[in-house]
Amino acid sequence: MDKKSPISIPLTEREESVTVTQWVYQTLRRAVMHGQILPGRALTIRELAKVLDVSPMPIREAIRQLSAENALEIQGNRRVMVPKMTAMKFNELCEARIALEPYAAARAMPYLNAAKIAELKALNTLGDQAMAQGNFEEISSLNQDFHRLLYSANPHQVTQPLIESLWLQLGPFMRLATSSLEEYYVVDRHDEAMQAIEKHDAIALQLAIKSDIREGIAFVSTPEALHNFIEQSNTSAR
Amino acid sequence: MDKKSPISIPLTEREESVTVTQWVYQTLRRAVMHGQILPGRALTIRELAKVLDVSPMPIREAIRQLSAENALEIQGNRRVMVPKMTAMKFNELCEARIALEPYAAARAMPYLNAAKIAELKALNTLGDQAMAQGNFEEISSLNQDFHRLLYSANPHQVTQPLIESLWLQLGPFMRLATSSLEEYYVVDRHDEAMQAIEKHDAIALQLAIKSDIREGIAFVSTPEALHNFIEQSNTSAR
DNA sequence: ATCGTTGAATTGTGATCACAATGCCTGTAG
DNA sequence: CTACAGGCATTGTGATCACAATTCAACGAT
Repeated sequence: MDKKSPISIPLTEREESVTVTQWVYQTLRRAVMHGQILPGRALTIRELAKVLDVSPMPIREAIRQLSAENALEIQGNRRVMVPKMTAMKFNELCEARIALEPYAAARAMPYLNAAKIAELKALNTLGDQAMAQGNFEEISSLNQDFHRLLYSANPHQVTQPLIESLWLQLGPFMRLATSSLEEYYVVDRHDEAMQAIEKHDAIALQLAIKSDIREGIAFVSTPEALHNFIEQSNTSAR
Repeated sequence: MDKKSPISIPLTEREESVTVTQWVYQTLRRAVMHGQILPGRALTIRELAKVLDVSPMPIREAIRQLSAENALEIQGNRRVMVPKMTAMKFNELCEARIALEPYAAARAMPYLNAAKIAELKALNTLGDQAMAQGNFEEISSLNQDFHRLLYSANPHQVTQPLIESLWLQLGPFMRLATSSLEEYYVVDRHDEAMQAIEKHDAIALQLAIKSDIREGIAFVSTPEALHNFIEQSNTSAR
């Protein structure tokens, strides 16, 4: 019956008081971010409804929201899929992160009180532990939490949704690319960022974030490596 | 029957081949951007369905998409509204524009061939005409078209949706603020931008865009003026 | 063997309905 | 006159259904 490659999405228990649509949205978002839905794989509402065991309605709403965040792509011919990556697009996404995130960090710095700094340090420590254990899933997740917590310290911040959109577009490809590496060196400029924060040095903080982002994608730094990863991540969706 | 202030949304003919949901989305988006739905006004799906004369279903989808773009805000208590503006948020939105748009312009410059430049010049000329006639609606619209055309010249660009989201959040407030001014001086740094483009001077282009944005919001530059406009735009939604 | 065509199955779209939760209004007690 | 409680109307949510458009595969012609 299924001609297409099967899709398996990790399901979590749905808490009461969470609407079905919200649960579907979170589930699909996580699946996309973790690269569990292959780029280019055609998705249908009814198929997802069966996999998640809900009616088509919440799926429709979640898909529309995810496509508004550029996590999914609605092609003209009523086909929905995770967008495929290209070398140029990858480059643009990384540069956009570098344009936005250091700025967001600097804007958040005035709001970083002792409590927030303690939280950041705690996340940082957890990250170090995960790195010692070589738990890449955890490292990546904690790294995102660190950045999110930092930027969101600014209560008037408006860039977080934009940044999340960029992460969502880079996520699937990063997962697919790193999963093919037996081992990759994880850079951690968070200590550098923490020092800049404690000195109230906005410029140093921006530099630390910028370095963190740049070095986090260094494993695909050469055009050939990038090309290979893209080739691989796209053909695997065949 | 209607205790709330009436909402009137300009309707356009729906072309065939455009889905109802798309038409509703465009209609609501335009209404929000033009400040025709007052910030803070509670919206209900069924009310909008009656106003637009469609079933509640397309409204639901359009609302979800617009709230994903931060054009609408879904409060916990199942209430949807255009977000209210605050002085801090306005500041953040403007600074985010300044962080993103000059970058997007510089990234687009390599792709600006003679044809694109001609298009930009044409838009610029139309803008000058509108300015001579004092047609502020047209000026504002053409100004957006100019920026959009410039950034979108980059075929791999990923920032346009993010920028559109920022415009969408600033739009309603800018309309309400300028509508209360009898006359406001419209700055136009587009000529400066065109010269930078023709010289292939990325730095100059970034500066021109930056100035264009900063001076476009200069009429609320003083904290007191900003405060007054916000006061006014929010109380009018009472 | 390859390409174009046709028909059946599948798909997105939009309408309608049922239900539980929320908000609103009224009536009553203090 | 104020505050609270009760009941009623309204709302978002999610399921189901009908239909037109599209896809896909089998079939036939060249």
